[in-house]
Amino acid sequence: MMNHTGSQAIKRKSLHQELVDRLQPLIIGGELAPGSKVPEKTLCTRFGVSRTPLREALKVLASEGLVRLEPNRGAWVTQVTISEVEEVFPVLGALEALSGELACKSITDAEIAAVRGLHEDMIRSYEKRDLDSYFAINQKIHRAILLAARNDTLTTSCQALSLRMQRARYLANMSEGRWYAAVQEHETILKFLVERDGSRLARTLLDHMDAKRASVVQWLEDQKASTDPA
Amino acid sequence: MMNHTGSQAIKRKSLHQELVDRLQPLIIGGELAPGSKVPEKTLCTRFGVSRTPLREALKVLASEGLVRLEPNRGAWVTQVTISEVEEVFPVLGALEALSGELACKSITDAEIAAVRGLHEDMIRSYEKRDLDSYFAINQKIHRAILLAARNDTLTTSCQALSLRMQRARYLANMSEGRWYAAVQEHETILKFLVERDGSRLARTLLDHMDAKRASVVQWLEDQKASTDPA
DNA sequence: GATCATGATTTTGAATTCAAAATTTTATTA
DNA sequence: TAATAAAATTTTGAATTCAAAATCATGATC
Repeated sequence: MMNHTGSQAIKRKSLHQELVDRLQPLIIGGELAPGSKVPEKTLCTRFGVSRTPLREALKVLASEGLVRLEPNRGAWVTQVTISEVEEVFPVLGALEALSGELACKSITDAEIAAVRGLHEDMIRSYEKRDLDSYFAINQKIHRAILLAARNDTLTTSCQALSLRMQRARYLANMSEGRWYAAVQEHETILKFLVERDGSRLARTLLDHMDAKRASVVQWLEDQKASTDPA
Repeated sequence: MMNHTGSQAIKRKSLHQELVDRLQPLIIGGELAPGSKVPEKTLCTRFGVSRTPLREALKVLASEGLVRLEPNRGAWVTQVTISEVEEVFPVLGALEALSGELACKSITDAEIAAVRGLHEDMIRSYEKRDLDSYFAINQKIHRAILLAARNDTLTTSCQALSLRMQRARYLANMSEGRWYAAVQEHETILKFLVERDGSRLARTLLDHMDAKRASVVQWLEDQKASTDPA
């Protein structure tokens, strides 16, 4: 009998899983606007599926916190609120800190080299003030460290929370000062990773997350102040 | 217009959510045996629902890691494997440590008194060697600290992972020595909580989780050794 | 003109249906 | 008898259907 557990195996994804994967970027990217209603009918037409698998996907997205289900009123794209940000970042910080800790124990030289490469790319994006590219590479770096931790549970938990925050980070225009500081923090992250200094890397990632939290909260508050009284 | 966000609000749960809540204990309690197939038809009859909401519930349970969906082959109750335990406990440890840290900042005297009450009940269960009751109260203590942390995201993440491990903990018969040690650890946990010493409480919870991990792994290895060659 | 009631329409939740895939049973052959 | 092939049955995935709930539109009332 053939072994289908290897990476070669063709994975027929079920329709609902496919939909989860397709809807996530729509929500993250803001095409499905925060606070808006999930247009069930439109999405069914768009993806050429019936309501059954779409609704299954929405249940999963709800358990991930990307949508909220209101009984008899449908699904709504969740808002990124200040209180949510204040909640999620500390958790994300603890998890990223752990990922740094574990990564230092098992990361290979090749993987460190890859992170260094990404880091250099990110610096170039920073110098060009290309925020989109900067964010994308930033994500890749965090993910690379996460994968080096060799803990699927950690990866899944982190990714789920990270997704929820990515919307905010995409929207949030970093201040010049914060952006510079973030780049400096990443220099430190790379340094400790190269030295395989788990506890210092953990500490740095924790602080990094807390700074991100503060920055996103600041942005949301400014946002609120400028739209609220208008 | 009436405000329905208060605790008085009658929450009509949707059928699929009701099913998630009903199926979880069946899986945790082992009524749906690890590794066995989820009997879709039987459960539909038992709960008097059609396959649609049941299948929606299974998708959610799959995203929580309690069941695994095999395309065209149905849903299977996941096994608690050694490698999974080795993965989940460190993550749970980091999260519980954070919960301890945060709880110390905002826990009230009344809440501390409640934890003390639970702690004393747990000691009595220990003295009677009533494992079921001990586990139940143990869970309540960890949950009380979690709730005192005032972070819903943390609560949700912790609960999800904790659920996956509860099966193992229910099955795992603690050794007398480990049980005594666990009780001692809980004395320390209570002490630091009373003192509101966040960082020491965090450290203790982390160690506590690591000891639990080791104990559960030990039990699973013994289990494997005794059934494997048979 | 604003508020409320009434009926039409749409949307939602969940049961049912149906085709495709997997499994089991029966039949066939070496 | 054991191994294989073919047919029957069951199970699964997803579309469709249908009743209940919510929303919208219309008209009546003050």
